[in-house]
Amino acid sequence: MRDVAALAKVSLKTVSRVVNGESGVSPRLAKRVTAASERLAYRHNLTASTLRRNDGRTLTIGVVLEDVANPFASTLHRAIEDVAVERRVLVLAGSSDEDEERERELVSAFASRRVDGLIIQPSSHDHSYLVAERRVGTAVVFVDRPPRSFDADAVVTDNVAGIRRAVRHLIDHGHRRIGYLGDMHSIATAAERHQGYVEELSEHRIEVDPLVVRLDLRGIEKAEEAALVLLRSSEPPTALVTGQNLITIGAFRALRRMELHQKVALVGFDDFLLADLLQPGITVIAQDPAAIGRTAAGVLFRRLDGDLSPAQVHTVRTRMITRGSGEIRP
Amino acid sequence: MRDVAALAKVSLKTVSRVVNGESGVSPRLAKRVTAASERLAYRHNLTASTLRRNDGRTLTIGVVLEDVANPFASTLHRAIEDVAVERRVLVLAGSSDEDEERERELVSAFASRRVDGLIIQPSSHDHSYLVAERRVGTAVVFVDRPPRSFDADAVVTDNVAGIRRAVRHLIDHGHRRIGYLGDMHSIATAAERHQGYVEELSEHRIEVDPLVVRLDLRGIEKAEEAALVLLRSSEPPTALVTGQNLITIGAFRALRRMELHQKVALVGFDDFLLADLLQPGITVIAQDPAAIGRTAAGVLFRRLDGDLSPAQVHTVRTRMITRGSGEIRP
DNA sequence: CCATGGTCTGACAACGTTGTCAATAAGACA
DNA sequence: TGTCTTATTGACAACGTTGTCAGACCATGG
Repeated sequence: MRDVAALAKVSLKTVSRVVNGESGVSPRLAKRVTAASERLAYRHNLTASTLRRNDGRTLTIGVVLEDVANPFASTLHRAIEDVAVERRVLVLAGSSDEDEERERELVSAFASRRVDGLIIQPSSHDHSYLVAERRVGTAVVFVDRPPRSFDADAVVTDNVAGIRRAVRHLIDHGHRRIGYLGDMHSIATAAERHQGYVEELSEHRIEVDPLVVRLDLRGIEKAEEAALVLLRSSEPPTALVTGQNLITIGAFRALRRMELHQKVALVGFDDFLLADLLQPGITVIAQDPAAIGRTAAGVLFRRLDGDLSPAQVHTVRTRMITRGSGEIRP
Repeated sequence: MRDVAALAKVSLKTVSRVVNGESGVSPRLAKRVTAASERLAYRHNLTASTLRRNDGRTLTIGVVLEDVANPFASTLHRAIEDVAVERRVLVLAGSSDEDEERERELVSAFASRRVDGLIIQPSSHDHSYLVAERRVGTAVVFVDRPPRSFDADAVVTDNVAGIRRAVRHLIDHGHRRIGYLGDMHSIATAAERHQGYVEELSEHRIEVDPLVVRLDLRGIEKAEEAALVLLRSSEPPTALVTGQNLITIGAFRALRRMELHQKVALVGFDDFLLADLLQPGITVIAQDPAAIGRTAAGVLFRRLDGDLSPAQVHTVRTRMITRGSGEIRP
């Protein structure tokens, strides 16, 4: 910037004004300055600018995801980016791998770089460590799961309603013995989904039989094994509800292995690529990660714009996509 | 930092020394400083630190991907992150959507924030605009596709060898009339893959019949239509090679629609989730985006560590995964 | 006792910007 | 013509850090 000022024969401050598009610079000088900065290939240093500015905004936000490569997370990421782009804000992203410590390390690394806001898909069970961040003006929004021991905005899927919808759909198709395969119960969303299953059955006065419920399943293999156990039991379910992506795939594999995929109904929570190309197509309760991301980014920027209203939990609806597997009758 | 110094009754510089773990501070003072910074919840400001430091490193790199939500790109992203994490480097990621201008905007936004390095999955056809970045010491590595009009490291898949392998596999299974469905020919990788198809056929003295080749296909629908045209022609191919993910899916849909999925062979380039669950499972030439990302990040950091050797194109091998669709005989 | 060398410590400037405020020039008005 | 505005412009300090260098202190050895 000093070089540009020298070349254009103006003061530093004038260059600064031109670079920031401030008014009150004569067109003649402005032209000289732009010419000079072009000639020197001058690049504005946003970090130095942020340091000096009063608002201290870095035009950068940090996003902590479970894994940036996971389809749900990366769709979220993209949606956040799309909102951020309009404000010339860039996104720092990191993967926590469901590890509390890693989550805190990422937040700390983001904080060192003075991000304006944080969007967190939480792994940890205690978010009180974030009070320090918020005190210095960093906005915080949670996605996918609500925070614990910390009051902040959150954008989550309506898990209970989604699973209830799935169960109702199966009941409407004549099923009474409906199995449930769920993820780690320690994960808030997994617990909610299981709860939805219990609630809907109860409402229809169908007893919840623990023999057809398997929880704490992690990954395709575990789910496949668990499904096989259920299907081979003396009183197998006529339909399965699965609480997560990989579990759905595992369950489907089990059905295929036992040649039951055209006989036992299956409704999965969370859509996945190619679910429509399997035989039968998999009926799912689709979440809307893009909507979650958009909403979260929207809330974040509203906070940064000074919105001081009480923190709120925003719920994003699910959508049932019928493709065949959920419409099989007993 | 000033407050910490005041509370610990030491100078600014001593606090700086403790924060940076520099040697030469008596344990007594160091303890006082850590206690003070803890009490005040002090957070080191990395941007200010970068500004002052001699090396000017921000411990941040920028990654331009086609779309952070695309599975190939997000796997790449994750692999880069994993390498960066070990150096306490954070990753800024952005989506170019194959738009040259957007790519340049992202690079410019990264440059304003003084990233130490850039990893670019290129969309544009002229990368000479990057000379300015490199002059100020920013390392640049390309992934997936090589740069144009700019000399820099690149990490790419061995497209030609991969497709040749696919074609050879089909020939080995008795096919002579092999169709090809490819992506936009303007994309370097797509052109290479098509070239691989031509080369391998020529080597086996099989004439390339333009009637069974369709290029410039974008997306599942277009691919499906194109495949239908080929399959309905008077002399349909007995096998198909597809040059990209979505095209493979489109082709499979077409085969299914015509009930030919157990009769016409299919080998796709690029693996995709669930390819194993379709019937038949889809034989693919799998790329290794994680290896590409790891390699690219490795090269980038080596450059940042001062490696001045000539720029190089690193090739990452493909792997054929046989699942059934490619082993159908005519 | 003094010179020597090593270990700690802090004062100060500087990194690349922008906020503040004062100075200058140019036009408007009586 | 002189005074008052208004529009431009620049000097300077400051943002939160770290590099440089000099000073204070202590123990050692002659």
